Amino acid sequence: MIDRKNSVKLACVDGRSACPVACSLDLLGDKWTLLVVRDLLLGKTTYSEFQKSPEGIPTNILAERLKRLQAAGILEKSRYQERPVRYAYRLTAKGRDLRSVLSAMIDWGNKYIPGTIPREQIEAMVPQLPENS
Amino acid sequence: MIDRKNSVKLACVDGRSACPVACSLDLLGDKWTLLVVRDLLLGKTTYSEFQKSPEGIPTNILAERLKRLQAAGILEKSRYQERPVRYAYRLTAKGRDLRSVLSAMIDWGNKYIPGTIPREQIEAMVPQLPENS
DNA sequence: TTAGTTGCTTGCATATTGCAAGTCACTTGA
DNA sequence: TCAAGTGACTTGCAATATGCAAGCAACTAA
Repeated sequence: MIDRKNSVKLACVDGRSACPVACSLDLLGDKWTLLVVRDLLLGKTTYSEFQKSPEGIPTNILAERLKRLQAAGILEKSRYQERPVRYAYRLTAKGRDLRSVLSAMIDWGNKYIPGTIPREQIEAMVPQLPENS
Repeated sequence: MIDRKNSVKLACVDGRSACPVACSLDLLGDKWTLLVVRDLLLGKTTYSEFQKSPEGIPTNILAERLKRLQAAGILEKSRYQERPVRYAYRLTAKGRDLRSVLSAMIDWGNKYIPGTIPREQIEAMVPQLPENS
């Protein structure tokens, strides 16, 4: 007996379809996940820095998102200090490559949502983003 | 008596902050909205066509999203036929400009989510997308 | 010794999703 | 003419996710 479901779509583990947009949204499609990625791209690395962002992410959601992003290989968690223990979160290459998505959102937001802070001002805050890599 | 709240941030009506990413996510940050935009970019125009997409969007959510996107000026609704009434949804310039966001997601998905259908195959389905405008 | 910081977890109310079914105005086929 | 669709939704309700407040453990600094 052949399992049709498995033979028809193996793509995008547990995704809704094999569409790269749908699969990306399965992971990133909510109000908070990409904001965490944004903060990481801006050079923030600690839990408390993410909390301090102006959007005010609830702490339970932040904790859950960090776990999910780590499980998805988008970021890595490391202790950067024992006594007292302190953790740093950093993007992997997979996470850094989301920059193009965020970049497109910045341009779209700047063009169509009045009052959003312009890309140049954002780039001025970034450690070493401007270069294309 | 001065209202500090209003004087400090007028940006991004009702948004969580003035960040273009946060403001974009206020509108687009969920699992379904960008899939509807994707379908529109692929040339789909009717309610039932959106429903037929492989992700299987629930009808109540589809109806709600279409209203929100229309209210946000991302798409326009028009009757293309009286008796029986039939509606067509089409992207505005604002909506079409989301192509760059979707495009970045396609590239990211293709690169990091195995089994997602490749951009060339998607472009082959599109009416007149390939050109840069 | 007391207060403060970091990185969380827990509880609970509210909001959003997802599924199924129903509705209304038609059209099409028998 | 009458039953069975079809397109575009709406409604009800259970399941899941979000948002807020509080709590907590392990430290540090005063």
